[in-house]
Amino acid sequence: MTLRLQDSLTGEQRDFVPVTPGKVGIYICGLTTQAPPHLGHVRFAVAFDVLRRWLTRGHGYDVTLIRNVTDIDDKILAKSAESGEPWYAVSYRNEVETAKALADLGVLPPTYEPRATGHIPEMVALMETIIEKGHAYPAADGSGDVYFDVRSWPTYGALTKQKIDDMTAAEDADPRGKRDPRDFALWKGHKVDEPATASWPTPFGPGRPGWHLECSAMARKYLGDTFDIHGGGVDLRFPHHENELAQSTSAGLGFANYWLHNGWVTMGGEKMSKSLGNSLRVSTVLAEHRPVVVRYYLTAAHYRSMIEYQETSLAEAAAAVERIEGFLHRALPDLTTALPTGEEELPEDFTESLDDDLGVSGALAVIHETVRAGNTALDEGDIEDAAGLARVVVAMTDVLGINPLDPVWGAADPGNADAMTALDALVQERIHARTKARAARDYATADAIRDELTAAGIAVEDTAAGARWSLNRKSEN
RNA sequence: GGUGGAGUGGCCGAGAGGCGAGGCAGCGGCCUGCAAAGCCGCGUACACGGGUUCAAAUCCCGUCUCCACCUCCA
Repeated sequence: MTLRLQDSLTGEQRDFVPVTPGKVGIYICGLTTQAPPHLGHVRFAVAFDVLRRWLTRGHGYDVTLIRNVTDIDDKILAKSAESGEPWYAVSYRNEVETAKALADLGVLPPTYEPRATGHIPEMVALMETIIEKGHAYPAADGSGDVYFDVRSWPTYGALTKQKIDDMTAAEDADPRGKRDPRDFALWKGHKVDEPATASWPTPFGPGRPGWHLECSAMARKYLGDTFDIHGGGVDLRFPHHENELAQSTSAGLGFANYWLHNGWVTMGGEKMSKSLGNSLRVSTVLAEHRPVVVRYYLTAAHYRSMIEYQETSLAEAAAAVERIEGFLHRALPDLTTALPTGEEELPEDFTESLDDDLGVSGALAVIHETVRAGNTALDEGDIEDAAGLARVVVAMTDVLGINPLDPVWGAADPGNADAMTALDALVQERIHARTKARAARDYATADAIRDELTAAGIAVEDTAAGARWSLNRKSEN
């Protein structure tokens, strides 16, 4: 079976063939650390986490994933100037919060997370090559800016299928020193009102990186001149990815073989964004919803589709997660956590869906169908069959990063486990009393005990094997 | 103006010529002391107007609406 991916550059779905057999190099554009992340910001990480897991677990590839941090840019400097806090403090604070949000959502850490400011020499070297080849030039006005000469590069616009003459030049683009208003900055010369800490020496004068150069330089450093997959949000296609492509290919590099772009999260049909005032900060959402539920919500739609956020969205995701989780607890009653062993055989429909440009919706359908089959097996008392199906469900959900029994969600936290043990002792005492009352047909007492537990947030269910209890997560909505 | 994407049942969300993905909500049933959970059953949906075809949500032509990008953007 072959993985097929939708390549934005060719506009076609193509069989995935890695540069080096058995290995995959992926570069994804991470966040500019100018603000704490909202729900929309973390979607790319979840989308490419699924890709990475499928390449690793489904196809056995050795994946190198590079996710950059753009830790300096105009906005970061603007915020710094506004608050008086050093720019690097603003940047680092947001970087830490972003990293925490992604870890909370079960996004596997990248192989490396390089920062733009740590790669100035690599950027300078790349710039020199582009200038030598005649596709970039230091600004004529002595500002210290270095611009890419879009007219000199015949394929400029290839990624977004645009012609230079059809493009609107940026209104705020400072035309000084540019040969064409659409030329973009590889390097921005130091300005007197900018802090000295935001300036690095170069042969063209002191300054700081333009927005696009760092990705070309860092992808090359960690993945090589030609690598497999470059990913990011669709809104990065232009200008960011278009410019990266121009920089790298004009320098003689092969750059990325496949370009993948994820859709955004919408609210009321519009892209979630802070400026529109329709954004939800990840930390806020996670304060009210379990991480696995948020992860499920962000994972469930195809990566190229928009995901509409509604008030009920997370409650629906919670219901779906609880359905899967409930089955796993019933079928694997001795386990509080479970990870795949690697021995599980994934259903063909599941692998076929994911091989078709990461069809997570089809994969989820297989998961739910397997859960139903497992529940039926339980109803019929076929414990072994149910446990086997549960193992397959664990393996499938793990591929998507939504395994409810994954210890990453904190179930294995020792303090939490101790608390659960203590709670279990207390609840079992009440359940025992209720069982006695039921045996005596004293249903008034039995129901009173159940009501009391329900009021405390504990759900009690009678099963063939006796009463079970669980924390009542229905309160989440 | 240029480029790209989308409109599917009460809701979310797949599919891309022929058997109604899946989930959530709802209704009926089984199970239960009653519940809960689970299982079974229940839907004739594809923006609109034409056309092609034995057959169209899917292909073609036209129309409408929405969203995004065009050098700050996941």
